[in-house]
Amino acid sequence: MADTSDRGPFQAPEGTRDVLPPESARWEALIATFAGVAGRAGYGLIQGPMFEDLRVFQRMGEGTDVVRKEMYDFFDKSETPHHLALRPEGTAGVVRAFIQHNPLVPWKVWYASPNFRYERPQKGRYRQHHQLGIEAIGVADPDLDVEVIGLLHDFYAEIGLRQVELVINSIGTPADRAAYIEVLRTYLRSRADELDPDDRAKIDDHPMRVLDTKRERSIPVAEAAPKLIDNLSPEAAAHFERVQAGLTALGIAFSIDTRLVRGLDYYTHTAFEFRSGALDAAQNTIGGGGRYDGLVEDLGGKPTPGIGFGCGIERVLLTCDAEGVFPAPERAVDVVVVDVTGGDTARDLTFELRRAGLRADRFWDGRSMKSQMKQADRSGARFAVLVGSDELEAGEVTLRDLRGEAGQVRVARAAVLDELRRRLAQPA
RNA sequence: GUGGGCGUAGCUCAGUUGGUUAGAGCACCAGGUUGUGGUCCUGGGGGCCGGGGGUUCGAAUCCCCUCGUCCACCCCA
Repeated sequence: MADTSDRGPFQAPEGTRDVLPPESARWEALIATFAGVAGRAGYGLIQGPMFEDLRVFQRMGEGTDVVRKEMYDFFDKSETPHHLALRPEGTAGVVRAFIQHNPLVPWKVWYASPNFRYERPQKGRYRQHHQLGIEAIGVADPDLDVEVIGLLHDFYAEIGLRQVELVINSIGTPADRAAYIEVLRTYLRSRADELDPDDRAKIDDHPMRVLDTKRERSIPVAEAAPKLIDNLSPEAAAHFERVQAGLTALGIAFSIDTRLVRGLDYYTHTAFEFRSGALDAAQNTIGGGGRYDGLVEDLGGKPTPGIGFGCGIERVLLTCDAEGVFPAPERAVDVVVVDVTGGDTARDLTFELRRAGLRADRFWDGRSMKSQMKQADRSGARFAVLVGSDELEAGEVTLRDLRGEAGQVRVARAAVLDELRRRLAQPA
């Protein structure tokens, strides 16, 4: 067991980081924006456990790296220990909750929560990363696919991102998918010696992953592979047509990429991904999802369709930086109380103002007026209420405008709230 | 898991061919006569030079190990 004494002070574990003020104000704003988009569409917040029975996540696909080598799994301390794992993605736990509580459908929820994957961190990729997401369970209607994709699209638009591209594909019904995998596997085996060895190794477990390979050598083979989209059942083809028509009707541009298969095994029908042109290609996916009509059943529920997406907060904020949009909002109080008479007024007046709905702060440790004024300036507050011995004796305070040209005036202590309200109602 | 770059103050970084008590800017604190910020001046606090071991009279500097970090591969948000 490694001792911390050889590492100096404790620090956040590898691949994790602290999000502190003022940066965290940006997180608050981003989540609030997302909550607004989802809430206006009738989605409610779901707060679930950050860990689940390992088997909940194994349904994502035994062949995926997320399950095979990136899971933070552990045993708890019970007499018959439970094999648990930290949530590596959002969908499986939501589906588990759906099955457990059996809510009325359509069940539409959103979340903002951390995911955990044991992998080497790099740009835009963390061991603890955070996703915004929605899941809509119980409806097979392709117009729901359009809604879900449209909400993510509108979210990106609302935060100001411009260089966002939507790519879609259809993976068909579970039966289409199963049949296609056999066709694909046969094809890939016939050209196995032309594939990069890393891709060749996927033929047995995970043949669809060869399609979106980035390895030069394999790309011609992947491009020439039989396309699932050409072999869809009439039902799946109609579904996909309806989705495309819906996106077009809403004015949402998209392209079809027949090699788009998402990382997790449970997707059926519509798969989609939003990519940013402002990020390097290595990590340019800023959100993605798809339909998972077999997953509820896989997890022990009744056959129930579902669709959702996940959108990485860290990566979206990187994209915002790259595009120069969505700055951290200013976080300043309206008024600060500068008290050099011992602190009674600072203590009492800040609470009086806060209870009246104003944003108010004060300073500590009986600092000098000069020091408190410096802090007042730094705080960004628009007004300062000054209390010295003169004001205290007269039952007044000095109200000073820190930003405009208005200067300062003496007002009765009892009138300061009304006076502040009056002035705050006017633009700075 | 593999490969490469980088670790000096809260932040950004200097630190000569190894040579005294390790520096700057910004930030922070206190003063600049006795009640007022944003400019200026003066002063101040703050560093296991990532950690351990080695070479040397002497190591921030050279060597080894280790930890961390960043980036790439893999994979993904």
